[in-house]
Amino acid sequence: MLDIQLLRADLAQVADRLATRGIALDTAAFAALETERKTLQTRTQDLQAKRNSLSKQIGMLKGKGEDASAVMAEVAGLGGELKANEEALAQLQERYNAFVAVIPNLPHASVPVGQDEHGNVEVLRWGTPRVFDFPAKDHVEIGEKLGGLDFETAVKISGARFSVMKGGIARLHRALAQFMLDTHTAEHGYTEVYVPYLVNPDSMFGTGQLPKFEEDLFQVPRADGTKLYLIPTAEVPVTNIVRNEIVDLAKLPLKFVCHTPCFRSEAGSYGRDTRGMIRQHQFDKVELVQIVHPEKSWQALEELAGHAEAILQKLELPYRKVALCTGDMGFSAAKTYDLEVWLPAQNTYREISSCSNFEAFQARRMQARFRNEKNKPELVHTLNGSGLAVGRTLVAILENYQRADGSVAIPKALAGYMGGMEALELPR
RNA sequence: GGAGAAGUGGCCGAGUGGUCGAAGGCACGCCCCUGCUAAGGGCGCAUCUGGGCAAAACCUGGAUCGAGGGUUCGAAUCCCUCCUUCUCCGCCA
Repeated sequence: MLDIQLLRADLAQVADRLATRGIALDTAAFAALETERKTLQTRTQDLQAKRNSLSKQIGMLKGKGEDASAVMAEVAGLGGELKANEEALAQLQERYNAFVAVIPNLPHASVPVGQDEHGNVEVLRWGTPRVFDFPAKDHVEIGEKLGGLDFETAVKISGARFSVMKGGIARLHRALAQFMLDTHTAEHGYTEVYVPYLVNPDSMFGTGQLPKFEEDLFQVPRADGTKLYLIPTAEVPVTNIVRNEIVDLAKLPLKFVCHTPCFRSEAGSYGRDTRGMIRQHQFDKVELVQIVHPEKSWQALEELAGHAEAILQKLELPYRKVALCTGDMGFSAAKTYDLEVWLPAQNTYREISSCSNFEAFQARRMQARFRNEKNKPELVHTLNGSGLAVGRTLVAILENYQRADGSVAIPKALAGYMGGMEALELPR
């Protein structure tokens, strides 16, 4: 959520910056809401003040054993008008909140301006895509020949956009998650956490998935009429650890790493990436989350992206780092770097990690604060990034490490996680 | 699932209809005293938010005692619903 004071004080500038995201802020509507709010709120609070002081008088008179009936008659006359004003104000607040809740974050000054993914700016490339002396196959063909990827069975069990893994590929998938967790905890200073995969609406609001993106989420209705949501990313439960909390200054930064499945309905993506494991309803991801002092968040973003990059480098997977442009960034982000891994079969780089600084946008929705140097509560800054998406990392390894005979070499960094196995071999 | 108890500031904890946004303690901050390792004294110290006001200082309001409703001129206090925690019983990986 944006700072309401900023909207009131500098509406035109906010609108300009949102325009770079392709968002047309209805400034007239906001100004109208604001005017209405001002008069209603002032009127209501005046009435409340009057009622409060008269009621206090009644208390004093009764305390002294004197007659209070005259004052009581006076305050009784306020009732109807006060109630009407309070109700009108509550309704207005609801409209006001609904208006503000769907305004995305403002892009940081360093974010390239652009309309869509074509405006993204490559920051760096690492590694050299391998040149194959045989026709490179895609991960679906590789995995099926190895007997380890089975999409038909997944369709039978659940439907499209699910996968079944077996044998060495299932183990490689598990090994990747373990490897990532171990690296981030041992080398990058993150604390491993385990969290719920079903969360309540307040948590989804806190990180910005609600109210605007409900159609992207899987819902679990409950008998009492409430519902839970399957997490689309560990960002949601992990960041919400600090919702409604005031963290000690000395505890910052909080750095969490968490391996979870992620569930996305992928509404509106029919026909995109239908083949293979690239776009699934369920996939595993190791997520990095940082809760930091506001003055440290931009440095933290660079570090966090570096932590994700370290995984790709250890696995020796060529990748590039891209700064998303204003038009391509997610709702809550002030700035986002995508890491894109080289996929030989697609002959292109594909997103494998997304690292963002949300500044106080999520913290304000969550009321996540710390006690600052003056001992006053102040909003924290939140960041997160994939470190990495496990399924897509598996795809990258299958494709980049494939050999002419259909087997797949195991990256050296994973040796300790694969029981000494050096390659996934074809079944005889 | 059944029975009972409870949720108050950063923490502990008092407060069953009226000068209560809330005693007291701990922690924290500033100051004083003392020179000797530990204490004594004073002051301050919840959050969000409106208006005067464009901003600072300042002034003046409103809301908040788990959440939401209700009763009342007035609710931390009474009533209802929900949530959470604890104890006992049942069930269970």
